[in-house]
Amino acid sequence: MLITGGTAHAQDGSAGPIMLTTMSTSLHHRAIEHLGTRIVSGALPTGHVMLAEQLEDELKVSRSVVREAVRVLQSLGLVETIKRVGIRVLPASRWNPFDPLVIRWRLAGEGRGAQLRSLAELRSAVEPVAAELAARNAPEEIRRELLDVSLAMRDAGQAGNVAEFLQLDIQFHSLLLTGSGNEMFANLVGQVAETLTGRTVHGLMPDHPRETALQWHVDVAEAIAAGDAAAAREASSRIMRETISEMEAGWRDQPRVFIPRQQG
Amino acid sequence: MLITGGTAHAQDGSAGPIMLTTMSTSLHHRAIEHLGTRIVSGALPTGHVMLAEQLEDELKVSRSVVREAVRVLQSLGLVETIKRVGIRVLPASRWNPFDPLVIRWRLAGEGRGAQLRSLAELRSAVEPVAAELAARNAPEEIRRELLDVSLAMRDAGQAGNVAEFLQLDIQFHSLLLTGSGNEMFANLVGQVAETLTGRTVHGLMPDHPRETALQWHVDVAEAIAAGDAAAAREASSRIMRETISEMEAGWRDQPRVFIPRQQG
DNA sequence: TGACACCGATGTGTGCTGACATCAAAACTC
DNA sequence: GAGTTTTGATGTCAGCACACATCGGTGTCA
Repeated sequence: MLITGGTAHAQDGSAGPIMLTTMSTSLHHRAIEHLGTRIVSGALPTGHVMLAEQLEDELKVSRSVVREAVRVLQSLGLVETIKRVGIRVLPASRWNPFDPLVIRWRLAGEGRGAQLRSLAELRSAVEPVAAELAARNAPEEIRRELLDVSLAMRDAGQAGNVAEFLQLDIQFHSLLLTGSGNEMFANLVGQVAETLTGRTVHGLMPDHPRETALQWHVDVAEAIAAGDAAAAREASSRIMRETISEMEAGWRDQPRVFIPRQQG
Repeated sequence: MLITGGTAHAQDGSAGPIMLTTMSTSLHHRAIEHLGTRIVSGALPTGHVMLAEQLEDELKVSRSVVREAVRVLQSLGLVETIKRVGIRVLPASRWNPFDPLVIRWRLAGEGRGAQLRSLAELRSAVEPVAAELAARNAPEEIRRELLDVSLAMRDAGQAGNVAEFLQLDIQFHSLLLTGSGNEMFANLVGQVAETLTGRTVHGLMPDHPRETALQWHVDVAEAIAAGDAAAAREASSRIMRETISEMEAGWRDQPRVFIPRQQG
């Protein structure tokens, strides 16, 4: 495809030479974002085949950028490249559901409900165990901080200060996960924060959290401070049960899939 | 920076305990593998800076290959690229601990013990919840299959048939996770299989699994078949407790880290 | 004389392009 | 229908232009 001489880096748009750059992210990231969101949203359905050249044209970027973006999407399980065929969109069962990018894209689109359910269920599984581990292993400083935050949460909750409560809630659960000393648990902090903010933003959160729920957070912190693993687990379980039942309405209509994760 | 010297492309020639591989022999994959293993193993320490040109030379590949590989490693949180500086190795707290590649590399090297502990703890958190969900939601076919497999496990266990037991064990837990209808749980199948084989290969598995443990698997399957979520959870919890206590010795000396997840 | 600010040189990632290699699907020949 | 050739896509390579962070030199001011 000879492209005639003109400026190769034609930054379309009328305005002249400047204005590019600092457009937030690199071309590479923008390409990943563009393709990722369209695949996860379903705009590019499973089995859809694209050509690298077509993507260059569509995204107005060069081969390098397209190729590097496709490589990353490939490592996320979103696409595969086949010689003589092109770049094929893979079924959702091949996506890596733990990748932050994939989670973000799903939360931004159709799959939001199902994604929130998955995260909430994962949280409900992990947090009680994290509380147990924290009670056994967490350093003194984290135990103390957990106590402080839980008490502050109670105050903010009783005062109906939603914004501060959310911030403390996130901090509490982050400390809990970090304090477990399990790096996989600790890495869920971001996703947990996402579900908590999601709950608040979507009005699933009562203005005044139930008094008992507030006390449970204090119970968790006190049990961890005291090194009582069983109590920490039990109190955390109660929080999780409450949380799930609060949010359940948001995804009741979402279908579940029972397809084994394919390949590796 | 003396590096290499020896075999640059040293593909573990020894008996690879893990079966995947298939060695796609793509230059791109080899570059990822080469750098990934060396970073995760600690051969390239945190903060170490490499130059793209140096990597081309070291791996004997062109710019494109190096750049695409670095992009992928960047998306895994293993490295960052800085203009005018080079490609810098990031601390382990930035790695994505859920990525299959990272997990595989850690299992293959120093971090094996810590990785197995993380996976086992994650499993112990997830499986009881998965059992609960399966009891509520799994399709009839999976419930039936779970029952069949659990009975076959009991037979193989009593007969001391280790190889067959392992295979059935993996199948059982895969069915359980898949049957939960939670895509994140289902995606842990591969990692669970890894821990199970690891346990067997490293002799942490008794030749004749305890009779009670075998029965617990049947209990889980029967509870799921009957739709009894609480019983399924309880029986699964028992299995997890037993499993953890069996394997615990393998990682008792591994240090825990309490660093909050970084980046975003 | 010394400390600080400015500014250009330098080096390295980022992005673009043309060319060739490779390989598998599709078309073709026998 | 089986084997062979053609075709068309990704895979790989090499060179260039550009953006920009860092470094070091130079000038100014105290």
